[in-house]
Amino acid sequence: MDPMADYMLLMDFVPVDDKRYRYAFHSSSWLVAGKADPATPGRVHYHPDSPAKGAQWMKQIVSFDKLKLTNNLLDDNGHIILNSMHRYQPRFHVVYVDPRKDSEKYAEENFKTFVFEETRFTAVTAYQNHRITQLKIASNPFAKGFRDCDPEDWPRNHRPGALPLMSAFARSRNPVASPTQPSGTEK
Amino acid sequence: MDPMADYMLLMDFVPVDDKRYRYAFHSSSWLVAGKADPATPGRVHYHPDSPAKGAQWMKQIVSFDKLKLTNNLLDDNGHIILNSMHRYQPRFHVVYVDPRKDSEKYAEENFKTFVFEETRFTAVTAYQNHRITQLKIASNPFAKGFRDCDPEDWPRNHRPGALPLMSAFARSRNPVASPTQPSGTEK
DNA sequence: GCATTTTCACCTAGGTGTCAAGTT
DNA sequence: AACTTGACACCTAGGTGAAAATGC
Repeated sequence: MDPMADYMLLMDFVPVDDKRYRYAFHSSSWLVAGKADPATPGRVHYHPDSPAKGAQWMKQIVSFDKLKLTNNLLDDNGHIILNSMHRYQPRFHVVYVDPRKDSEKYAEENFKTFVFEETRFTAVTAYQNHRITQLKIASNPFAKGFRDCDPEDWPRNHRPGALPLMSAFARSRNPVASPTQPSGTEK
Repeated sequence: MDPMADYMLLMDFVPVDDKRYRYAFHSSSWLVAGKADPATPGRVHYHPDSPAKGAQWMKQIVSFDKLKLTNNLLDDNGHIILNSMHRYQPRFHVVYVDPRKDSEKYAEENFKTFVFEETRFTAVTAYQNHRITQLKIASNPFAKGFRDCDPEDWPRNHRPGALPLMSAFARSRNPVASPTQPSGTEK
């Protein structure tokens, strides 16, 4: 980034495919369950600090912890609307705020999109995999009430706050992000 | 404001005089109690939305509810440091962000200061006037635990949230703003 | 039968005045 | 004697998963 230039940072979510899924408990895996439900164009979440200078963005870690998901098609809070039981790819966009008069003309060249495929997930209104539930209980401070053992007893790197991705997708009251591949090791 | 120009909004607090005060309970008034304690230059509080376009500032009410006061001279949180039992005048400044290269040269003409004398107050670490305490208990939602009657029973215009000034000066752990003239009708 | 919503106890985080204890 | 601090109970506000209720 140019420290002196203005940038907007934003995220959006695009469908990974045109399918609807269901979770097979016996095999602990997601199965295709038909064609995707119709969806509206999809909202965009601007990082609340936008626009800001490059220097400001680079000064510290950028967190999208104000981003919230919902399955409510009539949502009035500007949350990102997703379809439950569908797969999504989060995208991260950096937009250069062009100071030139006819900046609209250069819109195509003034942004860059970053996609991290490992962040793909299936939207849910309730966790389908019990190990995810346990992971959240062990790692999310707000779920301490459900812990029955010390979180320090968890395997390495599972300290509270060590899950920026899941935390960033904290539900706005459904749906919530659920890792796409639980890797099928659970009952 | 020019809707397209950038502005910084900030507040600071200047001593009203060079005196130290004490509260006389019997007369319910502030009395001079000597010369002011020495003080460091004094901090400035930038509105966290700064800088922003004139259009943005004018779009809605601007609230300085993140501004906090402290009497801790070693404060490390960027709070405004005040001396307890001293009188202060809050000031509001609007600074035009000059896009010209040698903007420093025009610093003197690029800001405007607003002073509302009715906002003068005496800094305290605890309320000196019992009626102020009762007013806070009746009007501040966080003090509901101390209410012993319905806040609706209070005289007109004393609904919760109807006290933007006092709320804006919510303590960061002392001191707190105390109206300078309780008008001497108590006790 | 499965998915979703609602309600709930239990948390985090932090803003209140009170009161006892400390400081000057 | 006057002022300040710290522990405290009591709030607001809102994020958790569990379980019950509801929907489809």
